[in-house]
Amino acid sequence: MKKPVRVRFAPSPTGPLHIGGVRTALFNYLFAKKHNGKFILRIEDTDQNRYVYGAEKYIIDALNWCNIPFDEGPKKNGGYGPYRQSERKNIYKKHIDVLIEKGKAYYAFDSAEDLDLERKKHEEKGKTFIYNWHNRTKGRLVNSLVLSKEETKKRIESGASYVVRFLMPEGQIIALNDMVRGKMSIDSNNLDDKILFKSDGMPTYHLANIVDDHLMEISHVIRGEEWLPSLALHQMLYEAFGWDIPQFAHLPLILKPTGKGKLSKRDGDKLGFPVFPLEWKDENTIAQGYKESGYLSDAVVNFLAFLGWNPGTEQELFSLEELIQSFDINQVNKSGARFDPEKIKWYNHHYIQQATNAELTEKLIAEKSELAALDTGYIELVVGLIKERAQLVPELWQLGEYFFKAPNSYDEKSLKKAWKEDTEQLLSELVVVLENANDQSAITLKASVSDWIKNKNVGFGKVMMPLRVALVGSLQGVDVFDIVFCIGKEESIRRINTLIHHR
RNA sequence: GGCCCGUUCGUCUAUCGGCUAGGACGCCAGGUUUUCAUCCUGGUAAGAGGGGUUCGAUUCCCCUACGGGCUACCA
Repeated sequence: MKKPVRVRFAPSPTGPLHIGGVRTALFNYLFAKKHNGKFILRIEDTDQNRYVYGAEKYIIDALNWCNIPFDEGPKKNGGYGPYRQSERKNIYKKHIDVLIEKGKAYYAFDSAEDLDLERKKHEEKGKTFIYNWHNRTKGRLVNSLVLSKEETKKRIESGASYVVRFLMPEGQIIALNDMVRGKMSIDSNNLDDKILFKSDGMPTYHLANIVDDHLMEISHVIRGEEWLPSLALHQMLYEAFGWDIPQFAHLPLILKPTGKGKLSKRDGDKLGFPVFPLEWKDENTIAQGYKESGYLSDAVVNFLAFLGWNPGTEQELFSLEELIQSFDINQVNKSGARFDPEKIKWYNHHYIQQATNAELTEKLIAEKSELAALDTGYIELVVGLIKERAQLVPELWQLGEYFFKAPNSYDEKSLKKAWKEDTEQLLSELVVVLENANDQSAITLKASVSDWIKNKNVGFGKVMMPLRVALVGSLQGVDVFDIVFCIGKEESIRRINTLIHHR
């Protein structure tokens, strides 16, 4: 009987959730849903210094926007709570005591300054300071391994500052397994006696993580590759406690579009694309969000799913439901993936075409408050005409401005191309034609004008190009007769006359 | 520096020893739209280098190079 699938996404509330974090959450979600399991959100707030107010709410909002809600988490108890590590302090204390009792961990009294100094000295000699078997009992370091039981007890009772370190075994080859990378092995001699319990009474990530994953019965740990170096330690911890080890999968990192290193917050500012799902504001920064920039969550999710994974077929467009069906952790790539802002735009263009005019109009109005005063039905009509040329939601407005107001200037190049000697005469006649035209639809309008042009025996362009410039201000935009139909004959004629007078 | 992971078109990737190396984004060209964009068609472009193993290596092994991560009383 296989254990039920339970996975967790465990971010630290140190700021807005990065797009890479969203990808990790997404893969956890897909894996959980694929296997009828539970997706758990755990807030890892063991570092009080880095705690940022509002970050937890942001994380939850971001997950909800992406349509990947968690099954258990803060305010959503599934019987494994609390889901904030700061509320589980007593649990960690109990477990660290067990480890000390078992002789798997020990007290250390070295100050942070002493250790820094030690590190510096080693560095000067071109060596690396590692707190482990080769120096923990060699005299320079002060811990319960070298101190007598009584002395240790006395120090602790007198209120001396201490941490608890893991007693990393010496000379062991640790065999590791990862669902995406396969088998690996690590020599324990290279590992250090990691601090598990800090002097402020809080556990470090390593302890809290293992204890919680065990207690919450996490079956699969799916996390970023930055945790791969900690895998050996974590496995040793499970063994020290005598617990079953979950399955691990380390996801490849998301890299900068160009240059070196992993994608960071700054890249977005520099290259002009968001690196956060939602906008984030605090006293000194404002970070762009995908939502506010006009991306649809389906597009973001589809794009993110393909960063480090693919189904092995040639299909690239996937709904969330299809992603769940097709997702396979064994198909996850090993190497880091560069973030491509162009491709996510392409996805967005696709999903804009899929969305209904009403949905798009709603999003547009949400971002552009001045549109709320206008007739929604008219905006929907315009959105329907304009959407095939929009990559981002706000472009629905920018590319269709001429549906709402007359051009206030004319593009010189367009004017030069469109305006010929007989243009003024033709436009004057066109005004008359339009006055009498059948404006039941764009098609009837077109028929009326086409007939006149044919009878006149002039080129279509001679009329259509200046007409377009009059309506739009440049040689751009949707079908001319769609524009005439939408803004109406009267407004069209007004714009034509404005252009004639402008000349 | 040490430890670990990785390496196919510019980018995301397919290939699980038989390859004329496939798709997508981007780019270029043509067509449609008497505009622009969309759309359609076509094109461009790749298995880091060197050794093995094998009848045969992009695929397996080793070395080198390069890239990435970690190396905190941060996660």
